[in-house]
Amino acid sequence: MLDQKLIRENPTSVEEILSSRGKVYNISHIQELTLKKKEIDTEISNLQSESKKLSKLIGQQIAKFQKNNSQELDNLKRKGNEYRIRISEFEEKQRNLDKQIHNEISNLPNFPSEDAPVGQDESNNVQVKTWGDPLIAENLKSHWEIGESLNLFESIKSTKISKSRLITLIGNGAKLERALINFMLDIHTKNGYLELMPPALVNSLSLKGSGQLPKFANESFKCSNDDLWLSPTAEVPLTAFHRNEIIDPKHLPIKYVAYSPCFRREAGSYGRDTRGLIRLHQFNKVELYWYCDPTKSLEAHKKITSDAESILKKLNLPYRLIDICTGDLGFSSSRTFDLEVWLPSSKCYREISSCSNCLDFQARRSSIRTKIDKKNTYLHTLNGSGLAIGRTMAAILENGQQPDGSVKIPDALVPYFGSKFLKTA
RNA sequence: GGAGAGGUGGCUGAGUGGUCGAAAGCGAACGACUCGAAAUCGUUUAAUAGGCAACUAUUCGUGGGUUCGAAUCCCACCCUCUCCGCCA
Repeated sequence: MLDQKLIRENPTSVEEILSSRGKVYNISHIQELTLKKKEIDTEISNLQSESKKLSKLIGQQIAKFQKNNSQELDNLKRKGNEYRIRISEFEEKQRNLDKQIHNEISNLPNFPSEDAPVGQDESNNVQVKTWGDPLIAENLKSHWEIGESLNLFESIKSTKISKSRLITLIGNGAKLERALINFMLDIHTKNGYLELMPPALVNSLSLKGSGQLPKFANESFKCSNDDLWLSPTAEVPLTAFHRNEIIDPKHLPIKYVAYSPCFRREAGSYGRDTRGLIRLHQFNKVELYWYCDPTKSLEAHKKITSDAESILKKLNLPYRLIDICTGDLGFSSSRTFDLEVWLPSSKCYREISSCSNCLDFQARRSSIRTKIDKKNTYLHTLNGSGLAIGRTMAAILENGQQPDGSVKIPDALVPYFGSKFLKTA
């Protein structure tokens, strides 16, 4: 959420900054509403002040004369009643305005960082660096072909259980998933992250707090009988964990790592990535999350990204780092570095982690603050996948495939998986 | 799911219509005493909002309502605890 005061006082610069996302934003309407609301706020405060004085007077009179029915008292009470009516009229206006303002502001995305490359869409994203040598060869199998021949996962039967885009991991496939989760959690906790295992069901306040609602209701699965949704990413519960808190600056930065299943409707992606592990309604992810001092989030962003990168390096998976351009930034993010892993079968890099600095956007939505010079200040939040498990498995299968049909397990993962090669059972 | 109890300031805990933003205790800060510390004594100590110099308003789980006036009364909801039932 953007700062109301900024919108009220400097709407043109707000519009200008937002427009770098490649869309036109008209703030003037919200500005009008906030100005009107401010007038009403002071009006109400004045009326309340007078009405309070009057009530006090009435109380004193009653105490003094030990009676509460006299002509004079009746007059005072009648006057108080008038105050009450007027105040409640203003309060109704205030409520309506508040609701409108809130609705409109919650639909505005975060300010893109000045450092983010300017551009319309993903074609303007900037490749910052690559790591490792991409495997290029003929006759490479896709990970779903490998998965089938080694019997690692299954999607046809899974439609019986639920529907398409949901898979069942089998045998070594399930074991590899488990190994990856443990591997990543171990590395991150050794690096100073505190592990959380949050609920996968989250309420709508939590989704609003991190920016998934109100705009993206269509992207998540909703439970019909309760105000609960299947969390699309651990970023949601991790943001909500400290909602409405003022965090002592000496505790910052707070660094969490959380494994969680993630659920996404993938509306509008029919026909894309229909096979394999790339795009599923349910997938596992290890997520990194920072609450940090607002003056330090730039460094934190680099750190969280390199923490995510460290997993790819340890697994020896070639990847590249992409600086997301202003037009391609997610709703809550001001700057995002994507890590894309090399998938040899499709001869391209695919997103496996997204590391974002949300500045105070989520903190304001969720009211999470810290003290700076004794003043309450919204802190900054950052999130990054460290990593998406299913896509990591896909990358391991494709990059580790051997001529004899087996798959080499990255050395660092062997202690977790239990053997050096993945073969037919 | 049934029956009951309860949600008050950093914490414990009073307060059931009127100078209550809230007693008391603990904790914390400062001062005195002390070579220093402990103990003791004294003073101070909620948050938020407003172009915020000590002014005004709001806040006693949340949202409504009654009243001139609500922590206190009424309604709805949320949460916690105990017992029973059910279940991993």
